Amino acid sequence: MLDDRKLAVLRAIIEDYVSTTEPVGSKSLVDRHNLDVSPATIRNDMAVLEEQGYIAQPHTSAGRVPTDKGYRLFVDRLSGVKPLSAAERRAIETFLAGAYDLDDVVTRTVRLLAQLTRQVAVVQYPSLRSSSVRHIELVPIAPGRLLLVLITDTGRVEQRAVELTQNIDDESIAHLRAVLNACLDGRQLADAAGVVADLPARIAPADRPGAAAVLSVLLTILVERHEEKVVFGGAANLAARDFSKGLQDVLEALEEQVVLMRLLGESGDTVQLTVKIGAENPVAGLHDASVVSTGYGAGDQVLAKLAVLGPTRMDYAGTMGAVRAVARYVGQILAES
Amino acid sequence: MLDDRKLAVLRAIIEDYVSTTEPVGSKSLVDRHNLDVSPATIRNDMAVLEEQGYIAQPHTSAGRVPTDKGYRLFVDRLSGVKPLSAAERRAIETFLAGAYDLDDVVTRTVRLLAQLTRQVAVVQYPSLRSSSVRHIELVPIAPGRLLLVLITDTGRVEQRAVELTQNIDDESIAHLRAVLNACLDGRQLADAAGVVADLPARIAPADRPGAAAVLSVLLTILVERHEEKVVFGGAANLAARDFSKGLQDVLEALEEQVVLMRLLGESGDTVQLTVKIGAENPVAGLHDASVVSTGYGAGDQVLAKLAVLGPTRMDYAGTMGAVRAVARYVGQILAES
DNA sequence: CCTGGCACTCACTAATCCCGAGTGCCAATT
DNA sequence: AATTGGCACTCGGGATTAGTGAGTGCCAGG
Repeated sequence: MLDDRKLAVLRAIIEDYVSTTEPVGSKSLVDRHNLDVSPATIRNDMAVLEEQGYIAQPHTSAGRVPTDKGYRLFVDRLSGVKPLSAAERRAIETFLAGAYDLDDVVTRTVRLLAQLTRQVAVVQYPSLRSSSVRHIELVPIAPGRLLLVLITDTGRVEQRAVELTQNIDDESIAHLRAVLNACLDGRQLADAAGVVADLPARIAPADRPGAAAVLSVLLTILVERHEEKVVFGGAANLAARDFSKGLQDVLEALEEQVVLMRLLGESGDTVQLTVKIGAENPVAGLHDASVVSTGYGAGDQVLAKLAVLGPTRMDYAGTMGAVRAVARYVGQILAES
Repeated sequence: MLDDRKLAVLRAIIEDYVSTTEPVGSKSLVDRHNLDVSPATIRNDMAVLEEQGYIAQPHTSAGRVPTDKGYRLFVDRLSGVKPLSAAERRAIETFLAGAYDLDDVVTRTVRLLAQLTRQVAVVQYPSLRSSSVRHIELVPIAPGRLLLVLITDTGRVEQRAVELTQNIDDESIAHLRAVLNACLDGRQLADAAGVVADLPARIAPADRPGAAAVLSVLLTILVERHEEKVVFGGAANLAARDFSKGLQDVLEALEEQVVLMRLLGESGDTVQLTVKIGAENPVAGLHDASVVSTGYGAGDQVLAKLAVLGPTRMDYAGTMGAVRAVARYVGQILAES
């Protein structure tokens, strides 16, 4: 029903439209790509493609424009993933290697992706879920106030202030710290949360009230879904390409953490690339946008996701290449540190 | 040279222009504000104001528009700072009180300011400069790799990975940790940096090579100007108001840390409000924008700055009110924690 | 199944027109 | 000297019109 030539025509239409932003007609198609048939033939093919919903015309007597369905087919069957050039790969490597911090890794990744694709990049912080407790530190910072610091084996540090109703002396703090580390060190965060409940028994009765405050805060950190932190960058690229209509909608959507989470949530928990096109996106206001996302992490384990967002009319092959490459490198960096 | 009525006219022009975005003419001025004179009189006044450079006309036979100089005069002499409503103040308070983290405070402040003013908010992280060392922690996270964690008395936590060329055993680490804390605890960061140089002498010769790596990283943290971290939010508000022309320029500028720093740098090191109007801004591409900035911190001490950026045609009184109020509340929060 | 031919459509641009808000200036008034 | 009403003039912007050309659909013949 869709023979090879029709597919070729669809591909050609998409390529031209992506690069010119203008509806493409049968004539220009024929001579830009070397299809060895006449425009009239192409017109027939186009009529079929339109009937099937792969392309559409903005007005009668204008060229054709790909539909979401057209892009979908293109991504699924016609387009590969374009590998990055050696220069680009080197750039990624050196840029990411300079990071000294988890924060820094994430920030740099966003910039990198945005720059590479000239679109909007979205990156989620690596999840704490599967990391384990390396060390817990308690530091008095004011009377009746402690700072609880949790260090994980992935090098991530979580901090939280603890308000005490009554003062605890240094000795008790030391004791509490010792107990915490003895019992929780090396445990997965999820497991650790379970163990916390048993701890009061191991603490001197006199200290229990104070300890309770600390433990409850600790529990918050352990349980909290910290993977909910998401950052984005490259908004300026939106303005450059004319996202004419819904620029404001898109910007608004991007500033909502919840929306970003939902976008990334669409991507499966794998290192596979996922592409959501136009109306496939869960978020209204992003119906003119496509999102290329993937999981990343150390090795096979998916710790978080990242994505690139752009107009449906985007260079899918290139974007997918960049997303995949960056995800891999970031994974590598995370595995090392 | 500028009598009271002329000033009143200028004020009226600015008010009308800010609210309508359209050049304002003598007729509409007279009946919207109750100036008890005829349009012709106003026209004479406007001619004078124009001659002096406070207003301009986009084309012959159009109404007048304020110039940067006009806004300047308005801000300096005609406009007060509009206090927030009780509801707004309550909103600020509750919203900021929920923060549990320095990161969180900053993030929330940005959102708050952006929402309150419907413009772009820029907030700098509080400086570490004047805080002091509370605790230093060394945690092995992999062979040949340590995590160095610095906790300050303001509750801020800095972390950095340390690469070791050779392994250090746990005992040496404990020793090093003890030395670090003994010598640096309680010191201002700046002082601490000086002390670090003396530390090798206090460390067992065998451990010195490993310690050197740790110390050099520590020095970086102490010296680094961490106040250079700046975040912004509310970009969607830019698109809403028609920043017609240079939206892309503005977005690009906002995504450059350096630019943000320069913007904030213009503000003096005080809790005074600073207003930069149009071309007064140091950054090209922001010549259609105005920036209202101020320092904030615990008490009188200025730890960092924050700002709101919008079109020159902004509601200065309201924006200034919001900036001042938010800065105060944030200061309060910081002082408490 | 492909192709050339042909009539038709319609978005977009340029040219033109028209209106009215707004101006500057001047002479008369207070 | 300041204010005012009157008046001619300007000119941006919306509305209208006309022209152009890329593009289409369809058909009859190869």
